[in-house]
Amino acid sequence: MRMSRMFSKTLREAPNGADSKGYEYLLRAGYIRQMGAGIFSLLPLGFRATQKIETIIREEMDRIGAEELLMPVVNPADIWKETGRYYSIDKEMGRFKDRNNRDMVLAMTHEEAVTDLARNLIDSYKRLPLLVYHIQTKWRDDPRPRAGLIRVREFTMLDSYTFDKDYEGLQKQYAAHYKAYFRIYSRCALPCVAVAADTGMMGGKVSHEYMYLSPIGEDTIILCPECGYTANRQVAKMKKEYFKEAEKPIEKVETPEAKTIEALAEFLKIDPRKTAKCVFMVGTFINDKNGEEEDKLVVALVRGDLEVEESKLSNAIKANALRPARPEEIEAHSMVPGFASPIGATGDFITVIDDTVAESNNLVAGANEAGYHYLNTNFGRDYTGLVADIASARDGALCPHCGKPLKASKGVEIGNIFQLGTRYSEAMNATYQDEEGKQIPVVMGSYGIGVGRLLACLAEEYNDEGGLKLPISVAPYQVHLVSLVKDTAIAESIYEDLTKAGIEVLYDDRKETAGVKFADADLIGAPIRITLGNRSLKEGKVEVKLRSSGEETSYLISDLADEIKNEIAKEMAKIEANIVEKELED
RNA sequence: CGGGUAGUAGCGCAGGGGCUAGCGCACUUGGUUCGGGACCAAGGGGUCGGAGGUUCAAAUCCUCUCUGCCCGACCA
Repeated sequence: MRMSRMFSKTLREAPNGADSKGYEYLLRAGYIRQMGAGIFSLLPLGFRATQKIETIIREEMDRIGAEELLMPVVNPADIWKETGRYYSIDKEMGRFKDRNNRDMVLAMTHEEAVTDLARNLIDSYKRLPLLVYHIQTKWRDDPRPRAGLIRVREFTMLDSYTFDKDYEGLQKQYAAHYKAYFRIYSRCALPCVAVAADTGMMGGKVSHEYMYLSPIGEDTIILCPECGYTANRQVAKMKKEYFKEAEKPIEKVETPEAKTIEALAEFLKIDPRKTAKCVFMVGTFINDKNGEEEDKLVVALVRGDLEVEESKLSNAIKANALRPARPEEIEAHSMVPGFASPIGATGDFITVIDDTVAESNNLVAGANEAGYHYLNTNFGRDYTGLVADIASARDGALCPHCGKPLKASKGVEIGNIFQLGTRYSEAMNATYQDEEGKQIPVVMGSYGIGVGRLLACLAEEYNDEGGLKLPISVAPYQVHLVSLVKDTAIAESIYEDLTKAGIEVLYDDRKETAGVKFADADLIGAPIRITLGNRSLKEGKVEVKLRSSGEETSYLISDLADEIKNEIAKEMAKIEANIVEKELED
């Protein structure tokens, strides 16, 4: 490609709002342009990069025996009503009516669409297992798009779906994806970890997320440096200690102004771990069948030194949404914020108790009277409720497997795999006939990778003061040819030779000064830069510089195509030498 | 949806009731330069986000509204 003809322009200054380096350079180098909040165009450079990522994805999906298809972005709402997600998903789903006033949705994922196909196509156990995928546009009306391509509303996603006759089959396909995803990311040279994850709106049981660890990430990952345990904080477990002792009689004490656990522990001169912290939320429960909503107060109890993990709480009570409760909602149940506990509360509400509280004795809890707490409260005797793990694992908490301290790290979710089971096949009646002639729901899995987000993470990982330096497997062009001599004939013939040899060349044929051309080459970041200048031309040579290492050599123009092919092969070999082959452990 | 912040040329910004709305970069033309974002000269480009109002006079003050960004809620 000639730069003089390229539908793109580099920017000297970062547009306002480009807060991370990766985003700034994608904009400045002319890979992407923003159109609205969370809506971006991929300019030719960005498009070429994502096409390369998609090619890698296709090759790896093919390796595990997948077939590519293409499902529509626009779905009739009917199938989403069948699974209930038409009701349980709120404003995040794009909805409209067609000319005949029928409800339509913009698919944010394709479980419904693919299950609709499956129930028609799958009849017998003999047709299973199956594995299909597509790479397609999604619209998710995220409440807060941010950080460029990291969190957008319209994006391209690889999503694949598996169909099996049983969980054993699903396990195999899941394990194949687990491994294939590591190959995909490592072929893009993006470092990542797989973590145990929440299933969220997808439903299902087992799920892993692939995380690019970076401070720009929004998820918090809990890792054990000792034994390798990794999980999203939303589901991360930790080793908990209980304080078991003989139950003592409950006793009301005056605790003026002790509205927080810290103040309370200070006032009573006790360890915060001897207290029960009461957190109030309001859960929204949506009826899958008709979309009716119901709000209920949720009282969550954790030991004083711990925090409530909202995802765990939400999962424990199967709420569709959870928000902090307002004081009047708490008071309506005869509880006093700051001095609250379920003891003596009135009305209909849900109590969820972390096992640290349920399994410990004689904890201090609120007396529901301003200025008073109870000593020696005990679960079972003084109050009851649902016992679940709802406490948040944090940096320094103990590993559930080996007991060593855990580390917390920020991460960007670049992929997610789910064992759905029969959540969708049952709802949509996608069954197969088994050997005995019985109709059995198909066991499903679903798997996804955000292509644009992957590019954004790569831009974040691979940059320096000069701009981007994407790995050769995903860089839009392999070679950037910079000509500094007036006579264009030699550069033109080099460009032609390299292109004919199958090399992807971005040729700077503009009438610009050397500084401008070098700066743009650095910004765009092709892995190999060829400089045609008077210095080495005297000897019939050009200079070759690697963007990643800065390493420089020179080659005779007569040998150039072969030498460059060799350089490309070397760069590719570096990536291939580091392909991650990681098996799923259970 | 709450809190904050900002919309003035393609990008970055200044101007905050008064004559033709500026600056840097980018762009056009001519010339000189020519291996790390050159120089000189001459140019082109704006309904000051939108609507309504106040005023002799509005980019500037007021009201409403739209949009972007940041924090939170939220999120595969």
